[in-house]
Amino acid sequence: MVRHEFSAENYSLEKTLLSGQAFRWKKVGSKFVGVVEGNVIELFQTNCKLVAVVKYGTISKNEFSNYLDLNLDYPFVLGEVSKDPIVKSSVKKFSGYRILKQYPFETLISFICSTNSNVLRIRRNIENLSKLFGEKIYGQYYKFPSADVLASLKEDEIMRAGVGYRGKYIIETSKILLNGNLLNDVEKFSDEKAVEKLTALPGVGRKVADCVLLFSYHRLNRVPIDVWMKRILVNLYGRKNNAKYQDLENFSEKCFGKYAGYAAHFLFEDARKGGLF
DNA sequence: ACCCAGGATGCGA
DNA sequence: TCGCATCATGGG
Repeated sequence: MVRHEFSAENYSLEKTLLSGQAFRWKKVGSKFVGVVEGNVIELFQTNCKLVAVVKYGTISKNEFSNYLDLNLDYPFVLGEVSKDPIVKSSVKKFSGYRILKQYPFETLISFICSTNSNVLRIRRNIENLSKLFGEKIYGQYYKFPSADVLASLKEDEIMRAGVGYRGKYIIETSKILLNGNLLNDVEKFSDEKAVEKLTALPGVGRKVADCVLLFSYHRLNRVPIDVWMKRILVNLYGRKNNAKYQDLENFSEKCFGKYAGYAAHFLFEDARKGGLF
């Protein structure tokens, strides 16, 4: 069993892994266990060290460091987003939260599942999809199914995962992704073009597209506008209640800057925990 | 029985 | 293009 060690300051595994950007990490005692692209990984920290024990798979130190985004100059990011006074106070409460660089396909399907749902249920959906249609790799852990497999399912089959009406979107989106290389191509698209291409997929609107860009493609400037973010922008930043998604997104990027995605998440956490209003 | 959950889609005006 | 009903499902 390979063991990777990293030095990392101000990295909260709890805030990062259980925050609703990733859905396959579980807290087991003081450790976290998750499936990352077919690897089963146990993760914990001691002092300023992060320790990853690869229980199954061949993920390299570099690859996993990339997943955790350990090369980011986090203090600098916090400084940048803290230029906004409201964000600054949220940062104080939720410092340690990081945005991961997750694998696009699983992230995309996860956020298709997220619509009109909740984090607990999304976790169950992803777990069920893996157990029902993914490969068993280690103990009770299953790989997330490939687009190939999901595309081959019938609607009543995929519904057994409890994904509800989103099942048909998952199947259709998987089918489309089998033709061409969209998820690779997104890497080199501009934000606008990426949003255009992603929202062309069934079950993917602007919010889901922005989540995928932020949590998978590391476009840290993107701000997914959900009900909470809209509430924040209307109540604390003077936006109109009937403002359009595009306007709110543009405003957020302008207001919060290059790392608006981070800024938004700190506000989001604060608002959800009842700290903002 | 009713409402909401990190929305998206399809409809009619 | 704008406002709304609808979508499947589990939890409070």
